Amino acid sequence: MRSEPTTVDVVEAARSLLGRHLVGHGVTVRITEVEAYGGHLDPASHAYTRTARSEIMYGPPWRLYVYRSYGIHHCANVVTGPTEQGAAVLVRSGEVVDGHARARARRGGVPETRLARGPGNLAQALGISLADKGTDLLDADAVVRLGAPVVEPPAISTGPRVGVSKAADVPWRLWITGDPTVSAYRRSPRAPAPPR
DNA sequence: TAGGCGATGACCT
DNA sequence: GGTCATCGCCTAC
Repeated sequence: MRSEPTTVDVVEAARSLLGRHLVGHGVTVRITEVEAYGGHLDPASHAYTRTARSEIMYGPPWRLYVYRSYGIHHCANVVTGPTEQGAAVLVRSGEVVDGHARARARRGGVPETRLARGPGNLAQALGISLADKGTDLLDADAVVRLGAPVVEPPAISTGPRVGVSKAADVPWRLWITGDPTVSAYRRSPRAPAPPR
């Protein structure tokens, strides 16, 4: 299928991130939920229009793209490449596996399953801010980095993406089946009504 | 330079 | 289940 090479790549990358560890400022999470964004071909992606903010998504893969949403929350994305396509994967949720005390201190004593549930909360638990934008996630010395690739892929479910107002019906949200840390699906209030 | 909007989350009813 | 807080970024003028 030559029409959508980017989409296949980024979804495959998203799949490979599930179950993988992500380390941020002394806290380690196991990624349980992600969303794929197809770059300049995807109207829901920040990289759909190429600007100074999204420029980093057009760069080399495995870099961290951080943006602020609603003026409050930070969201962490993994640029998956290939270069010049602007594809990235939003890390939505994770299970804290190390650094609980630090994560809890940042999150303020919420229940265990909510420590890194939702993209804003995950970034907060990991201490990720705009200052971390551009970090090379494969650099073993970086304060934010990815763990080793997953050897045995977990059971994965897919569905429509959360909170996006465009292309909301593309099933590019992926999560580990049955994981309690996966956030609830909520459609964007701005998204058009779903097709029947 | 100003106005509008967003890949959210917490709290209230 | 619904509403609101809050600010950086993009777009239009």
